[in-house]
Amino acid sequence: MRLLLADAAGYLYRAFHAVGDLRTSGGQPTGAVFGVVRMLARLRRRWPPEKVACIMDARGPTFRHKMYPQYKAHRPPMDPDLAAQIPLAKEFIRAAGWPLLCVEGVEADDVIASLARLGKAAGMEVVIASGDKDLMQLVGGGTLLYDSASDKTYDAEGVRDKFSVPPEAVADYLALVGDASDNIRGVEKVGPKTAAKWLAQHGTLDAIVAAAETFPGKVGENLRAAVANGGLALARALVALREDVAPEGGLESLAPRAPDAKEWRRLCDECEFREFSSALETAPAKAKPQQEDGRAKAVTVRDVATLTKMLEQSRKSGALAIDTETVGAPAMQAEIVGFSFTADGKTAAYVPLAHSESAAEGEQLTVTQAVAALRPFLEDAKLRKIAHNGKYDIHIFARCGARINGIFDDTKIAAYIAEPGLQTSMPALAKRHLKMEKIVFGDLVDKKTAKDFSEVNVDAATRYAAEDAEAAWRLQKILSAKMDSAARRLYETMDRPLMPLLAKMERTGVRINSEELSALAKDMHARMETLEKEAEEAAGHSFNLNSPRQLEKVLFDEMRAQPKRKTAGGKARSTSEEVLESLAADYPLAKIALEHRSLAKLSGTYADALPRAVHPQTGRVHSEFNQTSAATGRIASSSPNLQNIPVRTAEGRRIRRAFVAEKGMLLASADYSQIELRLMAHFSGDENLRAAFARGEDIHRRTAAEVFHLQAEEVDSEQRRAAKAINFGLIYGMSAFGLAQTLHIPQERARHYMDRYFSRYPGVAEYMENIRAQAAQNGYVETVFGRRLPAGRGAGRAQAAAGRAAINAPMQGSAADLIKMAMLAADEWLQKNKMQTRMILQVYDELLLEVAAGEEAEVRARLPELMCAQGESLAVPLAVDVRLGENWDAVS
DNA sequence: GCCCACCCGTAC
DNA sequence: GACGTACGGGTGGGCC
Repeated sequence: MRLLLADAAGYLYRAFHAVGDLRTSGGQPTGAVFGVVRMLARLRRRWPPEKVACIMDARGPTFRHKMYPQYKAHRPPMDPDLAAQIPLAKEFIRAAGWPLLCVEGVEADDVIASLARLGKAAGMEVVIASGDKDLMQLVGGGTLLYDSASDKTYDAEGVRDKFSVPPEAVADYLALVGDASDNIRGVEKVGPKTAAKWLAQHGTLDAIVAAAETFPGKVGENLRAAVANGGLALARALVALREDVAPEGGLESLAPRAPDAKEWRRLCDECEFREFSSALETAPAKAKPQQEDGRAKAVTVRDVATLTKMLEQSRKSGALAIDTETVGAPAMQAEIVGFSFTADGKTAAYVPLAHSESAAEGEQLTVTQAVAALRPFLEDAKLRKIAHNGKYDIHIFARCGARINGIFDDTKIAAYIAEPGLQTSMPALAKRHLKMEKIVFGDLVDKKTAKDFSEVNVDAATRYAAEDAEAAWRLQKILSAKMDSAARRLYETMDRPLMPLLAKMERTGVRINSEELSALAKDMHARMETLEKEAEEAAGHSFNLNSPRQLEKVLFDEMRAQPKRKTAGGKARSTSEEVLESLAADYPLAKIALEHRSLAKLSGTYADALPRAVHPQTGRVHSEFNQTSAATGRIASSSPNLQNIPVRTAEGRRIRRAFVAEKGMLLASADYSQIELRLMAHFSGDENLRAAFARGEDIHRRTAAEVFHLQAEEVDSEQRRAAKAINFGLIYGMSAFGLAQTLHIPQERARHYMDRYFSRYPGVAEYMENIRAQAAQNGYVETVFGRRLPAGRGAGRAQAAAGRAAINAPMQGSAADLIKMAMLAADEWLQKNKMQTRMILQVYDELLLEVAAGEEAEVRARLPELMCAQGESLAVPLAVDVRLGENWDAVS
């Protein structure tokens, strides 16, 4: 049972400003009415209610004005064009059959709060449709806030994400922060951050007031002043919502009546709204929650005949949504326990295969039987497959001897493209688009009930797994509909076909020389022990060199070294490499710690860890490539991460040397040269930079020549190094401060360099400004392929960071797009020519291949061509270096 | 014993 | 505060 409460006053006001100046031919303004009518139509579809009310403000002063005469005093009087629309809006609401409430002496928010309380008490789901943040305090325990403008739904979690405080603390939070639009003062100098921090520490405003004496600094004084003069108490009283002003009749009076179609049409005619005249007819006459009528039936399948019969349905629908259930997380090792599917979205089957005897509650098909039945469907390229994180399922079925052919839609990837920046997990998608509260996996599998999925009883497993298949089926349609043509193109031609290729690369894996790494690790541990003894001697006692916390105390408390700066979290004095480096001359311990750190890193993260990652059956390391975890469209690697194998130091390169080719084969590395700088030249259109790339110049040398007013031949290595730092810095939106830091030069000089750079490359300066503004305006930026990347939105301290991210994102994201296209082209080429060479890793701008004997020359010639060809539409040429060798170090 | 925030460091 | 995007190891504190 759902109670829907629509803040019609808020929507009217918002629509008035958002929709623009709409008028009938007779001059009657209708923009706000239009907005409200559209809201009604959407709400009706989105949250079909059993009980509903639209709430508006009554005229005249409220109890808040009596409490505080200046309440909302800064507000200009209502625009006459808006006032003129209120009666019409009310008529529309009534014609829609929705109860309309105005209560005198209070605000709409108070009425909403009162009704929400009744709904909650009656055990209903309460959906408050409003954009007003004050109403966030009502969320939780089955009450949701839905903001139609952003199409966001806030539960308690969502409120916490937004304000960093739980709903029950929102009123306290608002009292502290104040509200300029209502003319509520709050505490001076207390903003969102401070308020959230205090509430996290003390829990409630009362507790903060009680402890007011202990708050340090100027804000502490301000707090005590606000307590003393009563301003804080007043603010708290003003933001509190009354919950005792529900109209007579309570919930019973809030049943939606049958809409008055005739009156609705008359109003539409009067307002000249053509598109809405049918809105009522298309709406379900008697609304039912979508969950109930739209849901698929879940069935357990335990015999081949039923399984085959259900699978046959996919011949009609042309598609099959599938999901596997397994034990053991890593895809390359996990064992199948069962799978679910739906071929029509109406019935979803779960096929238990390997549940434990006690959990099975009956016969189970064997994996062999079930896969034999399923295989023809998986392998039929004419049948479209749908899954959420299909790469995982590819691995599971591959190990059961079934390949998957044909188009493979992946709802995780679809969401990543259609809704960049939003969560792509199945629970999040199900909630966002299907209003389905997914069964929580952790509730099925926890230490107490079942140690893994095979111990989950089949009934519960069926409900859970069937839900996943059904959700994938429905999400596929919804997300597909959300894509515009650019997104669709990206999805269909880039990210979707890339998924099976990544699966193939993961299955291939990479060979490492474990013996060499283990021997290296042993040497490192020996050296670390020596260093630990030296550290003990230097400190006068033993301590854990691996602990920044302990090192901090020894260096800065006991040895009285001068701290250079705080850590990022502000909780401690930093012992970062940079700090230790600056102390190394005066404190031998700093030097010891530096060497120890470096060895601990190399051994812990790589030399020790990689041999453990070798797959017991294949003898190779199978990293996972995550296609949806980077905000810029990059692919990320994990378990283990093979995209951060050391390369910069000699010691590190010994790790890289252990990455080798299979016997009789070679490794080939092909990397894009300066791809992000080239993209900067493309995006900025800077003629000078573009020309430098067109001429094939050494770009850092060229930059140095421009910045230092030299001929290219006159540039020395130091100048080139500085220019390189500038070039890299630009890609990351670095400031003069940052450049000074990296080059160890005064900020003045760094600023001077940057000024010179921008005067020589004015297009670049212009681009940086444009992209920042564009991001702030739209909330996203785009790659050359039209991929939208969330960027530019950030408040306060995060704002500058958001600007830098916005500068970087188009370049990083476009580079990611280009190499993805190159991977697809390379794979197609290798397949078409039936070559034995295989792609094994992607490291952002580099592809690593394992080259079959006899194919070296072809790879050397064709691969760079094919990679460069992806940039044909750019304003600058791309360049690729390719090297072949025995191990990864040799080709890096 | 498990989980998580924090600090730090590796890659591009 | 000050350089973007990732992943992951170790510590240390909280929780069960």
